[in-house]
Amino acid sequence: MSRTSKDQGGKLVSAGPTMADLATLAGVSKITVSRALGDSPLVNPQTRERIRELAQQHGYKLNISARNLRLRRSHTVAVIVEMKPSSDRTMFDPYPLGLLGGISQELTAAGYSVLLTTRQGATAAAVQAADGLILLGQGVHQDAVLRFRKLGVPMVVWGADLEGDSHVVVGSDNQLGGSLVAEHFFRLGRRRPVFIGNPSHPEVYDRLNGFVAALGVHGIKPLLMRRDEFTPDSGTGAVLSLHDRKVDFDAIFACSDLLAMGAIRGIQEVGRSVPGDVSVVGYDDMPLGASFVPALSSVHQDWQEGGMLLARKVLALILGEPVASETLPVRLVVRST
Amino acid sequence: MSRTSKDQGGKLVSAGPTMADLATLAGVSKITVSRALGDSPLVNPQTRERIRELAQQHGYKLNISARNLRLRRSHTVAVIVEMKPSSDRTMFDPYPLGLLGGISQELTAAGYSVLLTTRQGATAAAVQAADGLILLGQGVHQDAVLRFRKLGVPMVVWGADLEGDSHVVVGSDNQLGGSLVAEHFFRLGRRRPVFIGNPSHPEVYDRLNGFVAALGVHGIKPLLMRRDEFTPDSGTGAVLSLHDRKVDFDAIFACSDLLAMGAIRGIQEVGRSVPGDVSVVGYDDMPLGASFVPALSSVHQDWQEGGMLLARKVLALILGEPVASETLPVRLVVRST
DNA sequence: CCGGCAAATGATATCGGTATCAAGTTATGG
DNA sequence: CCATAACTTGATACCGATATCATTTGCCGG
Repeated sequence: MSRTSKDQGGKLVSAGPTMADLATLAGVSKITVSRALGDSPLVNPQTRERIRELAQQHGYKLNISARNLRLRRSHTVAVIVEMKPSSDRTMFDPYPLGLLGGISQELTAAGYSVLLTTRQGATAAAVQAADGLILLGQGVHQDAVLRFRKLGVPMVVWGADLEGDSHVVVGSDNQLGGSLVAEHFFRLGRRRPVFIGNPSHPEVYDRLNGFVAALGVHGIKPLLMRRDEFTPDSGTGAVLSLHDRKVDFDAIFACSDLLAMGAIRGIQEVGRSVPGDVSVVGYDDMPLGASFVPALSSVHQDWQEGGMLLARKVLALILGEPVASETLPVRLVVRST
Repeated sequence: MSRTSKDQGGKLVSAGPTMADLATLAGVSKITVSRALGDSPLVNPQTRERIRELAQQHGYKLNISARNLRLRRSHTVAVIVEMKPSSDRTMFDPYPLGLLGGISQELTAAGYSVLLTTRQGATAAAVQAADGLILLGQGVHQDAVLRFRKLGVPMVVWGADLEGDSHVVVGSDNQLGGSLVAEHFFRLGRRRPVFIGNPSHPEVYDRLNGFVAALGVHGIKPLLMRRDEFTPDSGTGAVLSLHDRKVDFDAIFACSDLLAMGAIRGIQEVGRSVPGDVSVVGYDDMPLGASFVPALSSVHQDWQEGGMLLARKVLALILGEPVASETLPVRLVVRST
């Protein structure tokens, strides 16, 4: 019996054929159809071909819901993004899209779907039914991590790998990034460096940490200029504030490119030059930075690769394989600043 | 009978309770549970409450696949994004994320899921099973539109509303954007304006169109500087090229902020000033533009709002309601350039 | 000529919900 | 006191796929 009712003309109404329909057409049982389309070795190759062609001709489409119900899994990974424009992470940040691209590519290739949600929307039933979870951004004090871990679903987090974390974390090597910049400054002869950023973000904290540690080797102690926002204005403000307080500095490591560009503007405003008087290095290597005047030096991370790694880790977790946290290398791109 | 097998200790193994389990616990039939959780007016309010509490206590989770199978729909909208980094549309563009945020917010609120895919991945079964489709970017010569329309699923496209389009298009009013800039230039006394961009993108074409038309009213004919890439370098190159050819110009309308910033750099390189000698206006109003020196004037579009509108339109289409294309207003943000 | 094994196919149950229609209960009113 | 309506609840079937176990067929050696 076919569920695709037929009208007087005999044409299909509304829905496409099911396996049962194909079975009737091919003169076999529906389980054989299932096997044929699923590449099971249990069917005769000729039968398989015949059924394949029929499926093609009649535009057969697998009903995912039925399959998932039977198999008791969703073949879906939910990606939870912080998309609300906020002061510290605007939604124009380049990073989510790069990550999403990598994630999407890898999951789709593995036959999984990407379910995109915001943190607010993550209570939806569909999210809870996901086979796995990718969390982009740990949230302040890990609040997001703690909240979603409770779902009891395999989860991988993008961010900094804090000690004692029981979940899998993928992120770029922020500590390395910080130390690369430190070495760079030292090599340039800079001895009074400043760090601008908000270390209450774990990732920023690591950058600061690597920066401080690498400078410490040379007996240098950088100044921390705490700034909550990641905007250019915030960077400008930081520099102006330093200038007002007559702080002596010759290098700035800003934990985002936007901050860095703002800082450069501030430096120029107070009559100093980049890179003549002050060296500046940003973070993220936004495309715009390369075209900035002067061309911005920055720490580069490969978002796409990060996304792919995230995806591979969840898939492994879903399959029950052992999975460890991992950090991706970063590299310092030296341009004019 | 419950599918949730129990181990010797009597605790639940692996899976959560089903409606049948709750039914047993509550001493009712499972259809009553279904009604209670679904807010059906057919159940006694007291019964509803009792079942609700049980569901809460036992951590009941609706099985989406089962529901969707029975209801013959997926409660899912696929969003197809061009995420491959390409020369003309880098994946660092602000627009997809803004749109995605709006889409996600609106769809989630309506109980729908957002299935994110790239164009390449859109052949996946899950995408084909979606109740609706949102296409971000029409593609060159509408190729993406034509390809996905064949799926026969309700579809809404973000882009320019070309005449004769049979599908629903949502986009911002590019024509208006162009004319706003034209009027702005005219008011400033600029009489030799240049347009920089690639008009083979429908959206850019409209901007150019509005620009030319509004200038035409004043008897002014702008110069078209065709540039395929949307990068700052491309903008700089455009200006240098104009200068080399000794073209006389006093205003530039760049069809993206990155182009505009690059153009400003070019203008400064050849020894002219902004806005003294040349006025410049960009498009998209990226956050960075406001902090650029000099602060970039730009045409502002509200991506978030656009995403929400896209979502509302697909939902309406899915419900079979009549839906028309719509363009969102834009506004010119005048800053220093 | 028959037991036995491999290959191919099928019958049936099942995943977890919801629509349909039937049935039981209580309230209302003549 | 009974008929009728309004409220609740339930039994059953079904959505479309797949796992399991059974069955059929063909081929082999002894």
